[in-house]
Formats: sequence, structure tokens, C-alpha cells
Amino acid sequence: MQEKNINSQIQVLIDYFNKLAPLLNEDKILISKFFKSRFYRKRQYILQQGDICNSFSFVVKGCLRMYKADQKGDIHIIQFATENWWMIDLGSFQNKEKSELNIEAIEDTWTLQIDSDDLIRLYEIAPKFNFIFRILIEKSFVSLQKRLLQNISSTAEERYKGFAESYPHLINRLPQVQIASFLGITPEFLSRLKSKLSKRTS
Amino acid sequence: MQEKNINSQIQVLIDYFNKLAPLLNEDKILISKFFKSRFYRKRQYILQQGDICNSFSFVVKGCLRMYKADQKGDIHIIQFATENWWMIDLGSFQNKEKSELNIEAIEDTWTLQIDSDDLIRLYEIAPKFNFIFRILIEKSFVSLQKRLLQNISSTAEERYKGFAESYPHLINRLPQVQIASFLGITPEFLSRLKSKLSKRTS
DNA sequence: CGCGACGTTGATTTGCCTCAACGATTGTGG
DNA sequence: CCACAATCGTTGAGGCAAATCAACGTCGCG
Repeated sequence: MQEKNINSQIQVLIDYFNKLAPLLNEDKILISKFFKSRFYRKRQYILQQGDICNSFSFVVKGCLRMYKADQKGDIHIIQFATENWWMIDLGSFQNKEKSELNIEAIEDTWTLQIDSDDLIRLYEIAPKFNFIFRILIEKSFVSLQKRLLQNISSTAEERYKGFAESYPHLINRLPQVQIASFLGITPEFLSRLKSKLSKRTS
Repeated sequence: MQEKNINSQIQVLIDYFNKLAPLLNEDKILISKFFKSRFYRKRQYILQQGDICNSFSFVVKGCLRMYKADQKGDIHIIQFATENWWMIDLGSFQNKEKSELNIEAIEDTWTLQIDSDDLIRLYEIAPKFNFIFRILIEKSFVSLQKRLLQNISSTAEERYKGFAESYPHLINRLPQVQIASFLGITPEFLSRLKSKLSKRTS
């Protein structure tokens, strides 16, 4: 099951890019040349704190999480990435600094990755990718801002409802502990929240 | 005092861009053609919720804040922008959607602005700006992520200390109410925090 | 089977908020 | 240029949302 047709994977990525900007055949060739396929088993790390993030990952199939572990060892999930999403510690990637974040597969996951040198080369060969990645980062920026907004201006209950609305496909796919950590609450409290909400509607 | 030499303002912006990518003379001319100077009085709105954000603003001198007002009318500051920072509701700007955010001058502020049509035109005329704005957004993304991280993984006290470290120039420039709102706590609580910290060190 | 990950529920604690009152400072219109 | 209002910071008493700690049942998996 670890074997997935490489070409069909690349095709997913090409389709993704193609929606942002029409690609020429030579662009497609560049993509298949620069992006490498890599598989991660459930619980496997893509990045561990202290390492430099050297890959920009596109999730073809599966699910990743990015989190920070604080002094007490508690885990705070910043972001999930499922099919057709990107995952990276951009600060570490750009500045070649040690990351304080972890990226881990929480399902068996197929990715396509490009490292920072190759990405720079790609920009040089085909400047069009400056446009594509600009758009892509802008989209990530908007969703990150939305997340921050929810976090600072809502109660736990509102955040949970917002999450359920925004990511209906994740609500049953992910274990509750992970969702709690994403929402910034304890699993116990999420449990209470859910039982309160289900009583209210029934 | 509202009069500031336009050329010296544009020069600030050109210097800023020039650090990201060397500019040709024709690039500089484009910049001075596309960016318009605009002055805002203290308390004046750049953007009000319900409007579409149509300008990408560069702060030459002064200070802006971006915030969301929740149902209760409480204000949550997302971001400040002082000299050489950018301010925009990117989601609203890109998708021409109504914004749920407000942007307001908290000091008399001189800005240089470009609207979305002109920015698109600028990208067409000089694709180099795709590169420049990619870098610029990436930087904003990193600092936004840092902010989210602080918010979800720290106590109020740690957030305050982090803020004081990251933005030493703002700590005395801004009234405490604003800082409290940025940190996501009440002004009263910030006051107590500060007095506790100063007792501890003395 | 037995162990670890997961979810639930109860009792207690705590970080931060709310409301209220009070001076100090700023700013603004007459 | 003064008077009065608005903004700002501080302090106190009480309250609540969410955390903590602990115990227990279930499920999937090596």
C-alpha cells in the first residue's frame, strides 16, 4: 500500500498549480523534475524541533499536523494539512534557522516535496512560479489570519463550532485529542463541551 | 505638519523594495506612478468593517492598528503597523469581499497606497514585483505565525514579556489599553501584571 | 492477552474577567 | 486659556471559564 503511482501523484499537484495559473508543458516537466515523492508512516516525523525545515510539502493523500511543544511538554497544534494542502515551517525554511516546531504524520501520508535550493532554482528557471507561490502563500496567510482571529475573539465553544463548520471532513477523521489541542483546550473540556452541545440540540 | 515631501516618502518605499530586490530605474518610476500618498489623522479609519479593503498600505510614518470588534463590542487587535510595515486585509482585498475588520490610525500617519487593480497592473508590467511581494507576504506570514504561536502556547505574562522583547519600541509608544487588547487581556489585568513584574525585579 | 491511546465524568483550583470607584493626564470647544 | 469631558492607568472584591488531577471504561493493535 506504500506504492502509489508517482505519475498520478504528480498529476494531482499539476492540477493544483494549473488552477492558479495555466501551465505550459515545460512547466509540467519542471514540476515533475523538481518535486520528489515521499511517504510517511503514521507517527513519523517530517520535521523535529531543532532541525532546519528543508522541505516544502504538498499532501497528496493523508494528514499531517504541525505543533509546538512548550516547556511543560504540552502540545499546541498550529495546523493540519490534508489532501491538497501545504505544510512547511516557512521561517525555518527561508532563513535556514533551527525550527521550534514539529511536523508529524497522523495518518499514513503521501507527499510531494521540494527543498529550498531547488525551489530557488525553480524560481530562476521559471519566474512564473513566483506568481504561483505568491498566490499560494497569500491563501495560507488568509487562513492563518482567520485562525488567529477565531482564537483571540471567541470562546472555546464558538471556536469548536467554527471548526466544525470550516472543517466538517476533519471532525470525524481526527481523534478528539488532536482537535482539542488545535482549539487550545484540554481534551476533558472538549468532551464536556460536546456533551453540553448535544444535550442542547436533542 | 500634514505636508511631507512626496518624493522623500517614495524614496523610503523604494529603499524598502530595493533591499528585497535590486530595482532598475524604470521600476522606480513605476513605483512612484502607482503608489499614492495619503495622510490619516489620529483616530481616522482606513478601513471599516463592512467595506471592501481596496488599498495595500505602506506606513511611512505613524502607526495603524487592525482590529476586530466582536458581538459584545469588545475590540481585539490583530496587528499594529509602524514605519516600514504593511497593512491590509488581504482576504477582502483579493476576493473583493466585505471585511469584518477595522483599520485605524492611532497616530497621525503618512501612508503610501496601491489599490488592487493597480497592483494587478503592476504585476503585469513588471513581473519582478511578483517576487518582491512574494517575499513580503512570506515575511508577514512568518510574523503572523509567530503571533499565533505565542497566543496559543503562552500565559498572559509570557505573552507580555515576549511582546516587550519583540517590540521594545512599541512598549512606550503605545497606550497600555492597546497593548492589552493586542495581548488578548483586559487593561486591568495588564496593569496588575506589570506591577507584579516590577516588584519581582526590584 | 495486555498495553497504550482514547474518551468520559467528578471534584477542586486558578488565571483572568467583570464591575466599580478613584486620581492623573490629555484634549477640545467655548 | 480655562473648564469639562474623555481617555488612561490603578486598585479592590467577587465571579466564571477552563485547567488540573484523578479514576475508570473502551477500543484497537502488536
